Amino acid sequence: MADKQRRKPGETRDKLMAAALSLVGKGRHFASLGIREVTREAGIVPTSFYRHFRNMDDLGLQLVDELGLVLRKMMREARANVLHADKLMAESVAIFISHVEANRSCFFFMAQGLAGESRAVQEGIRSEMRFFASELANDLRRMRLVDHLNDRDLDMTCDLVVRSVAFSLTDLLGISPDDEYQINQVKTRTTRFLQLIFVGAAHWKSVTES
Amino acid sequence: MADKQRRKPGETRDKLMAAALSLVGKGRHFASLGIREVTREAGIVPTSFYRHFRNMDDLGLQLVDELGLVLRKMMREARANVLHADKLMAESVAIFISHVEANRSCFFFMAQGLAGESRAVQEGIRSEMRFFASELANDLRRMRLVDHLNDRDLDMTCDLVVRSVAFSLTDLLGISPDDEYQINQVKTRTTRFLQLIFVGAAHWKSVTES
DNA sequence: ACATGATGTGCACAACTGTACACATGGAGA
DNA sequence: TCTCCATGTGTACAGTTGTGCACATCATGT
Repeated sequence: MADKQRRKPGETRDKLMAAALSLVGKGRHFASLGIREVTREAGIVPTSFYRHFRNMDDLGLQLVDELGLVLRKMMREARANVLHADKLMAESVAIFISHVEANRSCFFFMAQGLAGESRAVQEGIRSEMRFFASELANDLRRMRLVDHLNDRDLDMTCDLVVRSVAFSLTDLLGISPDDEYQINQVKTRTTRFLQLIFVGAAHWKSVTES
Repeated sequence: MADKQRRKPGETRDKLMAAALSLVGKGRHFASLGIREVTREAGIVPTSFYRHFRNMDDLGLQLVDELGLVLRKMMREARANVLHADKLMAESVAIFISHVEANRSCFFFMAQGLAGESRAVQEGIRSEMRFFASELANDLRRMRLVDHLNDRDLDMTCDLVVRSVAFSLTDLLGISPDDEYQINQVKTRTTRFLQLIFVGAAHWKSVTES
């Protein structure tokens, strides 16, 4: 008899977020979703929406947090699995791509939110990216691969890296998740981008200060 | 007496496109616009919309063409005004920024469309960017500044350049159009990105082939 | 055991949406 | 001159939307 009852606290809340994400994953844009549509997808009555969120923007903000978790998980995996410095970039890109495929809807939401209509969501995603870039900078500093760069230049480099990868995201989301060929295409291109950037970083000072 | 009559062919069509662009410029997302909303903004009766467009996606596609014109105009101006190779990037970025400020709504639409919900619009914008990158590659070849790069690597470099600038677009659109300080911030950062990329390009072969 | 508060439901309603249809009007080609 | 056609208007309607309100149901702390 404990079947249709409330199972856990926050369960329907999660169902609502998952529903929104699912619709986004099916190609809809988050900005065009309505409360009724989301609740319908979640199998919930519309008015119940307000028990958890004040409006759609609010739900969007919570989704940004969820995205943050995914990104952190990805970062942890990258730190654990990227061992040899020579294949560092190719491996990182591979991990990124596999996480995108595993959380497609979430990254859809991220790509959309970057130019979305809610300023708050936009700033949230941007802030996640900044955090990611600064963590990357820390890792690189720790690995002592870029000792010749001062902090500001290293931050700039990492910023550019994160942006390039984020842009590849839109490539990735534009192609079918099982088109291995095209995915590999994106992978090698993104890797080359990163290599080009780090070649630039390696010679940076020599050009601007010598 | 020729006042309320039809002035020119395609006039209301332009009014509709301008109205959609204006709404987008005010922070709305294109995907969330409705036919009635756009016609209202244009001062047109809703049913008249169908005389010019089959639906909203159709209007979006026409907007991509308009965006194409703006980009080409920008390219022409850059070609005419970027004279000294040493300030090449700073000047190009400046021209880009001034065009963004002059056509804010249009670039809003572009940024949104990159992860928009119409696959066709998405592909259209992407194609404009590819065109832009290839033109850039041609110019660089003509200026003989990158003779050591083969065609494929030059294309990649230009691709990365265009992407980086496009990403800066989202920075730019996120700040007030008269916040000179922040605009300058974006400008110098973008310029440095490009410099970093070209430093990388300058040393590219030596790393991958030597 | 019982009151309480958090959560989910059903119903209602006014506002808005896309779109179909019949009609008005003016310009261009015969 | 007259006729046709592209363009714009007004009315209409069924479906959808956001959201307020009263009620049902449980989980928990006393």
